Amino acid sequence: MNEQPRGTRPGRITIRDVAADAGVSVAAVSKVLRNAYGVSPALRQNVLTSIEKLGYRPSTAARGMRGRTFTIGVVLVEMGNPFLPDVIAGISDACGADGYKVLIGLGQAQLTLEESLLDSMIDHGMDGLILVAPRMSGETLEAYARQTPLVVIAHHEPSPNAYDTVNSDDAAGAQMVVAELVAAGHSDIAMISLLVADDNSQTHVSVAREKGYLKAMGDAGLEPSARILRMTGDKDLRQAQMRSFLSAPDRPTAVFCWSDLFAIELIGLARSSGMNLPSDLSVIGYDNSPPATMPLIELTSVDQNARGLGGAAATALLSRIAGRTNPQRLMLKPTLAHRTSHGPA
Amino acid sequence: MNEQPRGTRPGRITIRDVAADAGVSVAAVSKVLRNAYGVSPALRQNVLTSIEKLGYRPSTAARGMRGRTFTIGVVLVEMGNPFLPDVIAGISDACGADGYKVLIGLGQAQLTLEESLLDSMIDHGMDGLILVAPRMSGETLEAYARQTPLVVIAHHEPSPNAYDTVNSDDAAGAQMVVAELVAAGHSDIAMISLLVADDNSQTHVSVAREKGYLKAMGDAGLEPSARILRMTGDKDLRQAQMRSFLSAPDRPTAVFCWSDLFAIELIGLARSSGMNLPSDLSVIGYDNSPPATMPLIELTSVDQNARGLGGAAATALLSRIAGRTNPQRLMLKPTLAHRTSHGPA
DNA sequence: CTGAAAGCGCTTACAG
DNA sequence: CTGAAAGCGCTTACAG
Repeated sequence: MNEQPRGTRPGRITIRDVAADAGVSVAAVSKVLRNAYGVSPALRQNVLTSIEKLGYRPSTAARGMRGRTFTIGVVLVEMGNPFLPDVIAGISDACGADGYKVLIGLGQAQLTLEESLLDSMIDHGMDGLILVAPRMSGETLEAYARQTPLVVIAHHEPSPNAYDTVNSDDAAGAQMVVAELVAAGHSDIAMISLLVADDNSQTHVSVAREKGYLKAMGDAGLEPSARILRMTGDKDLRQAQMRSFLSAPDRPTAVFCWSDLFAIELIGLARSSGMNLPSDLSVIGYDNSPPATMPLIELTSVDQNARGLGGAAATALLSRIAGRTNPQRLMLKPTLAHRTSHGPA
Repeated sequence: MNEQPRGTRPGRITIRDVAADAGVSVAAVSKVLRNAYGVSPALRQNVLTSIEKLGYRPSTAARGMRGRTFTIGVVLVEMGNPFLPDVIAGISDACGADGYKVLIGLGQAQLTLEESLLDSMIDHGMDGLILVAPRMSGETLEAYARQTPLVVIAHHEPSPNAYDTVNSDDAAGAQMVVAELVAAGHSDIAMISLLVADDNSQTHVSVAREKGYLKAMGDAGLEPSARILRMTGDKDLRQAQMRSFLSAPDRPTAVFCWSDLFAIELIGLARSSGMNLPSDLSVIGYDNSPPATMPLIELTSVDQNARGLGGAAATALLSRIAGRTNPQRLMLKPTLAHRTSHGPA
């Protein structure tokens, strides 16, 4: 539907212009650009001056055809999660230091779109990819990893082959929460988790948190009262589930929510139904996201060090781009941010 | 620090492989790929079959060198704003229909990074760019617009030359809010806005909302009591400002907040200081973002139709890529989402 | 240390 | 309708 030719803009300064201006060969300019071997300081200075003077910027497309693009792609499933900005910031910081640029693709919660995005990024010649909480299968991930350096964040694949995983130690985070509540005198502690429907649910962070919760409850001798309520991603349905949970006769004295989002919702519903928090109910969340610090919320929450996750993933990816092939499974320790949403039993 | 050559992966299927498999020329394959003129249905079918069979995908980098990349770049200043996901969704939908992919860059609130991102996207050969709430000057925008098709969302540039602007009618939104509050019997209505420090503050959406507020107050004969409090972006400082606003003797009966984020914070602070809402204070926000619907918040808020903004911007960009050069200034009508955060005076 | 030449995978006039 | 050839702007062996 659009016929006007575009291609390289007419005015674009190319490596040839720089070479001509500096009175050297195109190859020499390329070497200076890449900090490659065998250029005299004089020539280098010459070229640098011309680059500056002409405002030259290499075409990523052209570079991508033979060398690298100095760009890495980050694929997000959705943008709503408040911990994503910090992950991205961590990635950007670590990449920027090496001259890499970060471009983001959004999966929009559609598996096909997510995969077509990966294809597209590979087609763009990106030097490597970081996926955050992907939903695809382990085989699909392996297949992509054979095509490009790949690192996955927030996805507990037990034994990746051709790619790396970077996770917060979600089980440890859950254990910290239970320990905190037990220390405060609670013995009836429930967990509200996420109902994950797809086939790869076992790799979801919520499952790792559930395991940590169960382990900690067992360790504290509270196994009999341990219970996990998996609630839906649909907001309206979920609020109905929460209301009935709150009004049930066997309501616990404390709740560990797999995410801040759920925890904040629960707090709102509890208060609006006349409950007094934290005296009637202690709530602890996960993510230590900005809304956790809101007045009237003041949510105690596990901080998974989102920035650290991003940084570690970027570092891993860069080393993979540099040639490493053995898979790494990185695990960062979470911490607990104490606020006033929980109290003594 | 990394020496391993990469370039095009060894296994990559190229247009040449497809041509060989289909028994036609490379040029023929290229034409089929682009739906270009002059290919017989038979040849086309042949080529399509081979493409399918070999799993061929054209290299964006190579295409970018001569034609287009079928990729558009979206630059966001930050990711925190809850209305961004819908904007992106709107863009993606509109672009996807035309076979375009969307790649996102994040400015991280640094002007230089923002501009280097634009450079990088242009270097990537992206066919066009959409900027959301950029902070750069009008001249800088014009300069970029000379290099690539450009559309700007949520930025009130009075007379763009080489690019298009797509905005919600922020003044109208503010007027709707005031009208709603006046109808409910309020006459002492303050506005809490954002303190914008940089040189291009006049183009910020908050300023357009302020103008609408002042206009509506004047129209209602409430000019004497109109007042705008511009609060800082720094969270802690802002909360202090809000507290003193709430405890001041001349506290109004209703507040219009320039964003949901501010409104929700204000509600939390008001409640935690013992006020009863909405009887003690009516609050209306702007963005109609997900948190506005939270229990205990139930914030009445202006919906700027984020998805529509994204869609309109994408459509504009596509028509620009197709050759249009006259500037467009699009303005979408907002609507008011009624909830219970405001009541009679 | 320096440069000429081939080639990356496409698209685009241009012939046939 | 079809294809051979040039060229997009780089990088990479390879000579000199």
